[in-house]
Amino acid sequence: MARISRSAILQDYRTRSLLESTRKIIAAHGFDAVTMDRVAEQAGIAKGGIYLYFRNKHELIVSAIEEIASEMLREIETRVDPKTAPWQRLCQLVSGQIEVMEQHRDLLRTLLLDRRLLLDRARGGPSRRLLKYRERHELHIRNILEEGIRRKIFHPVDPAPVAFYINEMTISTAQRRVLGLAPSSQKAEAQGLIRFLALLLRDRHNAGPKR
Amino acid sequence: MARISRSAILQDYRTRSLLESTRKIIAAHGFDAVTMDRVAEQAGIAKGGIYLYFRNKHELIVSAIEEIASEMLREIETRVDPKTAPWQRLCQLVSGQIEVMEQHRDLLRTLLLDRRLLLDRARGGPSRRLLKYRERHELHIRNILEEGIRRKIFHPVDPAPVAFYINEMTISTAQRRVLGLAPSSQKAEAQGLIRFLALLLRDRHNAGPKR
Amino acid sequence: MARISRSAILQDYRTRSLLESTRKIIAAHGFDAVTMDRVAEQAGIAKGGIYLYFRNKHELIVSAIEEIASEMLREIETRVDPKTAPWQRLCQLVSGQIEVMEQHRDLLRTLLLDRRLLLDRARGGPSRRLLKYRERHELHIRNILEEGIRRKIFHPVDPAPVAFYINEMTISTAQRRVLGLAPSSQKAEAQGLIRFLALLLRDRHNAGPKR
Amino acid sequence: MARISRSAILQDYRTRSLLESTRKIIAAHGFDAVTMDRVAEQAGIAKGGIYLYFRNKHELIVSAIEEIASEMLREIETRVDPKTAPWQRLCQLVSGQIEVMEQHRDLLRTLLLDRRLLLDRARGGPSRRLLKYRERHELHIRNILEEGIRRKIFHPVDPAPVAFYINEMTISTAQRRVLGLAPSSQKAEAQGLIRFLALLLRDRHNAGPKR
DNA sequence: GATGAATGAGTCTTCATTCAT
DNA sequence: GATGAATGAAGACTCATTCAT
Repeated sequence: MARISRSAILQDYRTRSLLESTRKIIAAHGFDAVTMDRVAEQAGIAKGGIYLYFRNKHELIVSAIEEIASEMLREIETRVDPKTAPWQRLCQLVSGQIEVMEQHRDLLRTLLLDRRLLLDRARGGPSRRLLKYRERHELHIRNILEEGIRRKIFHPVDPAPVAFYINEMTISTAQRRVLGLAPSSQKAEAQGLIRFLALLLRDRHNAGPKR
Repeated sequence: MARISRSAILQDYRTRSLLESTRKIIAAHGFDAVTMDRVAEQAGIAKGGIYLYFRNKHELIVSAIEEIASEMLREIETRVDPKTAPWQRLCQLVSGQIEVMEQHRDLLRTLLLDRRLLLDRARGGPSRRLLKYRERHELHIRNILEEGIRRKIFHPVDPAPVAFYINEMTISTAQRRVLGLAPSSQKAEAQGLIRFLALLLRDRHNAGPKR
Repeated sequence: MARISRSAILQDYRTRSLLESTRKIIAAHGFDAVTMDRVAEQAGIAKGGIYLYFRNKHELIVSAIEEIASEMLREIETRVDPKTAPWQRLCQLVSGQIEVMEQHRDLLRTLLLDRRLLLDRARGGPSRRLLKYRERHELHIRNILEEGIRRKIFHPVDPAPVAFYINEMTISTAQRRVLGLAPSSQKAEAQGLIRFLALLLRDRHNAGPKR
Repeated sequence: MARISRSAILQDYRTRSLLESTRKIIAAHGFDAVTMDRVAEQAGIAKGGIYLYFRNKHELIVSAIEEIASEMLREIETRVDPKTAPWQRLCQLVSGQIEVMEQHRDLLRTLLLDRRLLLDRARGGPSRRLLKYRERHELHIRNILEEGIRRKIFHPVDPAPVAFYINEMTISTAQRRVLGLAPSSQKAEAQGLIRFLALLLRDRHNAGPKR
């Protein structure tokens, strides 16, 4: 059993190493720079060896992105304290998302500029996997909205589209930063977005930042 | 003069034909499917002939995109009646944008999923050309906002970031449609977005669709 | 007749212009940089027009080289005073050749590094035309040698091979200069070569430069 | 070890095969006939395979030439018996050089007519590698000259330029042969050159061939 | 005569995937 | 299981020559 376990650990290590290398290349030079040669070299594995862990290049890339998406979502959710009120949670979520995206700015730059994986023409549908993360995040926002509305803390907006818009605006904000087109600091941008949401969801008179 | 004119017309025809072919390929199969061979074939021209009209593949693609971007902007602006009030104009702009983007859905699918041209690492900067269109459109929104605020029709929001958000939400809405992920009809989506904007900019009590 | 003459002048002008442009390109960038497009542009003639004056690219290049070869030979011969003694004439010839080659250093660099025209595989033999110039020059040297030998001014060497060697050494000297590999000044190099020839042809005791 | 050794042998075989194929093409049709396709076909390898052994076409060609240059130099030096007197050694060197160049006549034809590799405009300087061989050979001649002069066997000439001239004359002799322009047999040509050198370096009275 | 648009064969190079060892 | 050499299809770009105008 020890032997099995050892080989399992090795498997795991190799897999992680490949995914990590793939992400590094994507972050540094974009998807098209991901060649099996480069990944293998970065990961210290023989080129042919990649195929022992991933069916093909596409699987490798999708897995690499999926893993980081999952991790980023986890990081964001960590920043939300479920014991606080809906508005606070929303603020934590939005600024957390901006922060986390900023932390992975190099990778995000590619991911936001090159969303081809979301469509995945031709292929059966492994791309839908990536959409799940977006949906889960949107649902999180929506739950907060619904609670806020139920508890009369938020104005009674339609939660589904508003959740969608909030997410999109947050992503757009991060994208602008990551492209170097943002007019102000990360903190200021997050504050601006939150102020915008306050206008929308809360009383106009106490619309200022309440975080 | 007839001769000059005839050859000029031919030149023009070839150029249009190449740009059109390029766009068709982009729309159908994405940027990476644009090969000089394919474009030439589509345009009914010899491969080498493309280089009589465009310096290289990159120029061809940027020109093709630039032309359609310019045209779409023009189409959108046509739908805005400058003699109407700011809120009406904003509504016309937003739903016009969604409509026009919908009309070019195939091309837009690629354009929204593959924004690499916006960054264009390495190259001197011809990519910045494409950002101009976005900026011009955002400015249009901003002008409407400013007039509305000045005339006390809109709540006093900060026009620059709000213009940015409005544009981004509109684009996100169109993108969701174009990917086939939209939950409702184009008209309903536009209405939803407009209602959202009404919440933000206008009195809560008459926030309904006013178009 | 005026009209015929005028067109003849134009013909001549165009031809010269084309040959000159061709040489400029060869001098600056080598034979492979000679494209019909570039030549036409340099000469201010339409590309197709070249074919009115030269059968094809090869003819153009050979003619351009032939003309300059002829001119250089003429220039060299100008520097030789037929009224002087054989040794003086030989000195004038050798240093004249080095000087003239130096004057056309850019063109010579290509010509000496890229002698493919001399072989002209495949083609019937238009290349032999270029060899004529070399032969004529060698004959000039040989005539001087023969006179010097007849008049007991030179040691009795076999004039044919020695003429060949003298020419080759002179060319080698010029080539080394043109490649930037020469250890000393043009004048010093010429003197060195002449001293070498003096050793060979004249009494060892008065072997110094006598020019 | 068997495995390592076997693959190493294969590697070596492939490399040699590629270099040999390259040389064959150069010899038969000149540098410009060297296309990766042709080399691959000649070597019985897939086109892409070449890039496993050489970074690019230029490297392939330079390596092919370098190898043969090195080998020719070795062959020439083999023919020189270091235990003999300077004059004998010089004779062996010169006629050995002519012989060896004659043996590789087809390749030499291209190499002598197309010396572009020696300049290699644009590139960083890998071309200088090829000049080393020429320098080494010249130095060999020079050493013989110096010894002969020191031992009063040769007239006291300046060894550096004379070594240069001797080498150039030998090359010119070989070139003339290889182009089919030589007036007599290889042996006679070598004898002629040696006689010429005797005139220069030795007493005029016993200037005949002494080999 | 003159033009220059059009052709299309030819070239180097990259890279996902396979498979013998 | 692991390796990495080998494959071969694909793609951007060049340029001599032709020919309709």
